[in-house]
Amino acid sequence: MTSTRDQIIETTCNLLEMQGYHATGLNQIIKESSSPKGSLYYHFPGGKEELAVEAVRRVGDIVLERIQQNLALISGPAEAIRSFIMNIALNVERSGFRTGGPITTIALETASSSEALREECQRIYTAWQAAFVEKLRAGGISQDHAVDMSVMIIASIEGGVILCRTGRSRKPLEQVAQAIGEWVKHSL
Amino acid sequence: MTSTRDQIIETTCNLLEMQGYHATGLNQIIKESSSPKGSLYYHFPGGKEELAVEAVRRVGDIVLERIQQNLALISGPAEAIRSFIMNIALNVERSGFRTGGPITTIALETASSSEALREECQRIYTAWQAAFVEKLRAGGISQDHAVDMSVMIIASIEGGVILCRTGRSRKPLEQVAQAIGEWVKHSL
DNA sequence: GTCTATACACTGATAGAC
DNA sequence: GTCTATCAGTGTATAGAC
Repeated sequence: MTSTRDQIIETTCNLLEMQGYHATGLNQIIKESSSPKGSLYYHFPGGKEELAVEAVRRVGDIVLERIQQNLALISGPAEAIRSFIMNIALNVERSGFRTGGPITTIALETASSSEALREECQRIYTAWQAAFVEKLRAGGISQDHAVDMSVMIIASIEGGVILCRTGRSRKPLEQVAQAIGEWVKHSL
Repeated sequence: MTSTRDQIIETTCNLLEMQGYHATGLNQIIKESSSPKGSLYYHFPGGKEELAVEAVRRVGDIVLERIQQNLALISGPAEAIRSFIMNIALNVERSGFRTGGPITTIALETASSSEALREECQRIYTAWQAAFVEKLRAGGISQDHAVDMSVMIIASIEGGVILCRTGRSRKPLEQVAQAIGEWVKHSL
């Protein structure tokens, strides 16, 4: 069944987000997902790298949906994006600063060591960017301007997550949320 | 002599920036620094973690000086910061997208697994922030506002580096430089 | 498809000669 | 202070029974 496969992927998603790629061992994955090692290599013949690509793809798609749903809750782009970033801050805090930025660590770790993982991370960042572009365009911003702004938005969120986890505080992301909110509002 | 110790630290700085903490092994460090393992444990009895703390401290201090020097080159805060970020973009590209964000990967990897490394990274982020605050204050911005803005600046740079290395392009950091520059200018 | 046992390289770390 | 040899543990990956 796909259930075993799914459980391995889900466990991998969580461990990769908390620990990163190189700190997460296959032994830990099979232990926490209660799956024997034989099954892992049956479902993912490419081993750790193939499994990680699959995990990154899954968590990336889930987060994309979450972005779209959150941005749809509030009509104005500025307030919608500000509110979305505030939510991230709360979630990072709630996890005890152990999660947040589900693909950030993997992106950095594997950017120059695994082409497959780098490409998958790049694909996801592009998809996330498109979701912000769509929201900004709906607010009347031009395509080119919306693309530039979305890069800035994603960069400041990713960096904000790093500062929150390092400083054990939700404040950096709250400051980012406020700054981005006002900046987008002023650009409308 | 401190020469051996220094060479080990310098090599560790470079490897940590390119590969991260868990992907960098002590064997690689002693090999590339031409230092035997015995010397490593003589100079760093605390092993890998103590060595990494020392390396993070060193690269953090060097980058702090570079920030201060760069910001001093141009009198206006907006243009000075914009120019500084553009320089980072060029350096990331010049390295073949293998370096940039010297402590970013370590900060993420060790935020919830090594208190010593997390505290050192946090100390450095605070020092970098103070450098930007000073520059913004010199431009007439209030203390509170300058602190908030500096968090935003550092977050967007850190995130921008991630997007550049993942996408193998200097463009994200150029977009961040442009956006931050205009944003600071408008805040003056 | 599932599971166990195992191969083999490599990790961080240590002991002790020099 | 410097260097080599080596430890115990763990990493990814594989073979083969069921």
